[in-house]
This record gives sequence, C-alpha cells and structure tokens, in this order.
Amino acid sequence: MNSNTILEGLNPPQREAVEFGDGALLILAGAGSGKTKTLTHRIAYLIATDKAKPWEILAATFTNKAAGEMRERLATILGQENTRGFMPWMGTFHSLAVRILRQYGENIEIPKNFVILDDSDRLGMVKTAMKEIGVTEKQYTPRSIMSMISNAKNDCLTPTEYAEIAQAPNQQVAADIFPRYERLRKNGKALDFDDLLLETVRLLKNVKEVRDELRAKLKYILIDEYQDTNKAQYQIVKLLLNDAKNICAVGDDWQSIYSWRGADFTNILNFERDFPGAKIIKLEQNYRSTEAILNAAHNVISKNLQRSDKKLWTDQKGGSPVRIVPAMTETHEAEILVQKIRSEVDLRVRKYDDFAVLYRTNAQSRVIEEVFLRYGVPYKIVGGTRFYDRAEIKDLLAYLKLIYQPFDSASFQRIVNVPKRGLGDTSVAKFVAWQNMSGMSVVDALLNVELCNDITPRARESFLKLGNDLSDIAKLIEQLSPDEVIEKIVNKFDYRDYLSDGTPQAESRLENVAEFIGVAKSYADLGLAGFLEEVALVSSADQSAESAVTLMTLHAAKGLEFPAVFMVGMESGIFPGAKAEFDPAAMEEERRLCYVGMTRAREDLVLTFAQSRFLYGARQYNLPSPFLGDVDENFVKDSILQNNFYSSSLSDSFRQSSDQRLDYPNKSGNDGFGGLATTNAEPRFVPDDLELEIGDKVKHQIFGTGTVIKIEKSIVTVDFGVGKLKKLNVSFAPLKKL
DNA sequence: CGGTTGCACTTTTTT
DNA sequence: AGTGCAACCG
Repeated sequence: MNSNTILEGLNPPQREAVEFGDGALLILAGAGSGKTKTLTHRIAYLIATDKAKPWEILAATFTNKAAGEMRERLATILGQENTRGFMPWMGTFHSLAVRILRQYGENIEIPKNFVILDDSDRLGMVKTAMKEIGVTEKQYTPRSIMSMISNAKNDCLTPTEYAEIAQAPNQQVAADIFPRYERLRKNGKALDFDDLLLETVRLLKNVKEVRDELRAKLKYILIDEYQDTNKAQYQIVKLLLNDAKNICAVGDDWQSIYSWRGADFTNILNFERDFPGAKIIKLEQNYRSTEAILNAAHNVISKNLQRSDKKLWTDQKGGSPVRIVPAMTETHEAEILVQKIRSEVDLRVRKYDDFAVLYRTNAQSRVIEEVFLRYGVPYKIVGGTRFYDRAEIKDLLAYLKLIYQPFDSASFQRIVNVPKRGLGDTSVAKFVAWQNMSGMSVVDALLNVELCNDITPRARESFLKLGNDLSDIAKLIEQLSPDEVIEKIVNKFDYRDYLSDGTPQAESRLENVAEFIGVAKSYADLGLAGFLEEVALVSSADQSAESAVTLMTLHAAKGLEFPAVFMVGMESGIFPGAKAEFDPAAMEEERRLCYVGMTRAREDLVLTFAQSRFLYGARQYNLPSPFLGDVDENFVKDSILQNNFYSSSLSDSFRQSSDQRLDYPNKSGNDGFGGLATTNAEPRFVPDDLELEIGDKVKHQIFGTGTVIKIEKSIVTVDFGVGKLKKLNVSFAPLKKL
C-alpha cells in the first residue's frame, strides 16, 4: 500500500496528524470531525512508511466495538486480511490489561487462570463484608460502598492508603469494608474490573523485566477517547511509553461523560504539561451534522464553564431545524416516534436503521419497546439488560468459571443450590467458612467434605456429589471446546429440566441456553480462558441483520451516528437527572451528555418531553429539561413552545401543554407528527377479532408471513421463519389471518 | 430446609 | 411496576 494513497481524502489538519512523526501528539477532535478516520489512517501510515511493524503499535480504545471498527477500517486501507496475527494490538484498556496479566501476572502472584468478577459478584462480596462488620444495608447501600471502593481503586489507592485519607463517616465505613472485600476477592482468585487496571500498573511498576520487554516492543501508543481515561489507565500508558515517547492521544473534553467512573477529562487539558513540547492539532471541521444541528448543540455546550475553547464548523449549511416536541405521557411520546418513523419509512425517505432513539436511563426503554412492538416497528436494543445478565446464562457461566478456576467462591455460591440439591443457607455458610480455613479450593473442599464436621450427613452427601460432578467435567476441559463444556454442564446437572418449570418464561430461557452454546461455539478457537474473558469484557454484541430502529442510552451512543436521532425524556429530573440538580460539576457532565446525544444526528434531530411520566410506581409531572431552553429558538421548529417552558406551577404547565397538544398536530400538518399524536395512552388499532389457533398462517406488515406457534390470552407467538420468533399482542399488532 | 408471603425500595450512566 | 429481601410456616 502506497503511503500517498493513505493521505488522500484527508483535510489539512487530519493530514498533519497522520504525517506527524515521533513524539507526543494530542489531537483535539470535535464531534464528527473524522477522529477514527484520522487515527486509523495514522496507524496505516506508520505501517506503510515502515515506521513500525503492526505488532509494535498499541491502540487503546474505549469500547471493544470501537476497536473492531478500527481493525476493520485498517484492514480495508492496508488491503490485508483482517487476521488477529497481523493487526496492531487494539482493544480496550481492560482487555489489554487482561492479556498482560494472563501472560505476566504470575510475577506479582496473580494466578494465571484468574476469573473476572462481574457487577453482581462484586456486590455480593460487598454485602458479605458488610455483614461481617455488622453494617446493615439500611445504613449504607452496598452499591454506594462498592462505588466508593471502586473510586479508591481507580485512584490507585490501597485499602491502607484509603483508610488514612477516609474522612466522612461513610468513607470510614467503606475503608473498613475495603480490605475485607479484597480478602474475599483474593480467596476466589478473582479480579474485578478495577483490579485489571490496577494490577497491571503494579506489575509494570514492580517488574522491570516485563516493563522493559513491553517498552522495547511497543514503539507507538495511540489512545482514543483520551478524555475518558482514568488515573490507572493513564499510569499504564506512562509505564508503557519508552524514551521516544511516541504517544498519540485523541479526545474531546466536550464529550467527557464518564467522570462518575473515575475518568478525568482534565488530563486532556494537562497534556502539554505531562508531555512538554507536545504537538496539538485541532480537528474542527464537522462532517457529520447539518449546520442547524451543530448550532443547536453548540448552544447547549456553550453554557458550560469548564471546557476548552473551540468552534466546530460545517460545509453543510442549513438543514432542517431541530424539533422540540411535547407529549402528554411516556406512551404518547413513544407513539410520536412511531408516527414519524413509520411515515418516513412508508415514503421510503428512510429505512428503520436510519433512526436511533436515545434515552438517559435504561428503564426508559421499556415503554418504547412496548409501543414499538404494538405498532410493529422493528427495533434493536443496544446494552440494557444484557444477554449475559440473564439468570440462566449467569448460572452456566458460574459453572464454567468454577470449573476453570476451582477457587472461584462467588461462582460456587451462585450455583451451589442451582438446580436445587438440598443445600440451604446454613449448610453452605458452614461449608464456605470451613473451606476458607482449610485453604483448599472449593472443588477440593467439596471432594474432601467428609473432613468437615458440623455438616449434616445429608448435606455432606450432596456436597460430595457436586464435587464429583464438577471435577468430572474439569478433567475434560483440556480436550473440549467451550461449547462442549457447557453442553456437559447442562447435561450433568439436568439444567434444562430445572429451567422447564412450566412457567411461560421457560421457553425463552431454554432458547437463551441454546444461544449461549451457539455463542460459545463461535469462540471455539479462543479456548475456555479466551471465551470467559470475551464474555466478561464484551458488551452485548447484538448483531441482528434486519433493518431496525436502534434503542440505547445516551452513553452507549457515543462514537456512533445516525441520519435521524430522537432524544426522549427531555425532562428536568430525568435529563438532567435529579442528582445533578444541586451539583454544578454533575450538571456540566449532563450537559456534555446532551451535546454528545445531539451530535449523533446527521440530518434530523428531534427532542421530546412528556408532561407526565409513570416512574417508580407513580405518575410524575416533570418540567421540560433546561437544555431545551438553551437551544436558540432560531434553530428550532415550533419555537413558540419555548415561551411556555418555565411555567411557574406544575398544574399551569400541564394545562398549557394540554392546549398545545390539541393544537400541535394540526399545526404540524403532514410533517410527520399528525394523526397518532392526538391519541392518548390508548392504542388506536381496533382489534380485528382475529380468531387465531395454533398453526394458523398470519401476515404481519413488517415481519412478513409466519405461523402461530403459541397463544397466551392476547399474546401470540409467531414464527416468521428461520428462528424469528416474535411475541405479538393480537389486540394491537397489525396482523392479518391468511 | 425450602417455599411462600409481604414489604420496601428502586434508578444514572459501563468496562 | 417489578424485584429483591426478610420473616414466617409447613
């Protein structure tokens, strides 16, 4: 590949960044300014000009998805096979850390086959530790303690160091729990997400040979989303850099939205201090959004005081104005989306996958899903209750982890009585205490349970059987692929029988198990260790091929773009969240989040809010988000609404908005918000009096023709062929009997 | 020991 | 609304 070809199609600052030679380089890249492109081309350029071999380059990204995307683009540019061996080292800091620790961790007493704790494992350990010192969950929520411990770890503090600086009462409690949590974790030969980074720092700091080996190997280090790196990540970078200091960081402080997780965007503002003589290049031309969208987004972010100064500009003058649309209720809000999406899809102006719906919290997705399902709008959810969070998958994973790492007590406690084997809290507590004293692994302790007094003969028998079953499978893991191991587990423990409990959910659980085995199969080449790592670190890779609207949180949307974007729930207390109300720094972060959301849109941006919303079991009346008022009314369609935003009393606000509701759809005419918008929470489709039976052929507007395979009251399950099962409500779904 | 019932609380955001 | 947890009973 010719290095000049790599420079084609880059604007002057992008090109400068790509061609920049050795030393420290900071690229301040505004939203949509071709950040990934620049980074990828720079890597390609380094390779093409022979500055470095692929394996001498390390690129840290924020998500695995971003790494995958870069890998793909790089392969295209270089015209090489997208094979693992050829590619530079690309991945999240966490996955890079896992790799380093698996290879070199034994130098600092980290077992090669450590397991990675997920959130609920961590929470469980915090709860156990809280019980030990007699702190109730009423006094302090386990979650808040966990986040304090997590923050301490992200600041690279040991339990002792944290105890020294702990001031407030809650910090002192956390300081008391911290070492206990650590003990539990270490007993299980486990690392949590924060440890992955922290232990990597410790390894690189303390083991000179490893540090030197990696420094000699890695000639160029590139970091994406630099504004979202935390202290530990920053230290890893510093420790990996050799004397040439070939670091290239890309970031945008305006898009820093992870400070709650320890990210520190001031590192971007301090780059010059950290790397004296660093070159700074700004990318300010936006290639993504129209001028109207960019201006509106700029209005919002401008209210922040803590930010670098830059001005994004675009060639795409004009564009359709940003819309601010009021809704009566959360259901009505979703129906507005349906109306707009449907009409544009029907007119072939857009496809379903041109749309994204962004919300502040995952809980908001449910109503939207319900309404989309009702009206037959196909959608896919990114994130949310993830596949790997489902109970049946977590059970199987726990078995898998325990077999892989026989010390993994957290996993053991999850599955010890799943399926039921007559082992209750009392017996398990006794066993765990004894196992801890004995120093044996969980599995060894199970096999030697007869040495443990104080356990009833019946329970003892049960423990022994479990131990035998587990070690039977453990003997096979060398020869079997991950999916075969799971299959063995499922069979040995009659797990399918356990799931078939006669409840309506049983079927989907069994499907999930099948899917899990399928996923494992696709990772067969990674082996069990690789598979477990993938599962622990990868967010749900939802790759449904069919065209569908994307639903996700604002956080999950970072780095993505869509022709049309809806931001829903633009209400005070939702977005910005209630917790930001009296916290200026948090408010600035919410504002950045709003900016991130708005700048995902290429052509159309619609902001919606509801007069009332059902939340936490009660109907709430929220004021429109202050961010809506920040948008200059010149950039907004129907800006007349703005005058009503800050009505003094809630009832006032409600009444005025009711008037708007009557007014609005007509005024909008046929621009996509008519019709449905006048309906309230009630669905409009009149049930067709479909008399369906199992086996009937039906036709659905979106999904096509299918066969009814199950009927529960008004919910029918229809098989639309090749495994496309859909649950539909006959009362609402546009179904026709054939 | 295990299942059931009733109560309380939840909500940021994610590797 | 749904879930998770504690207390109670069979």
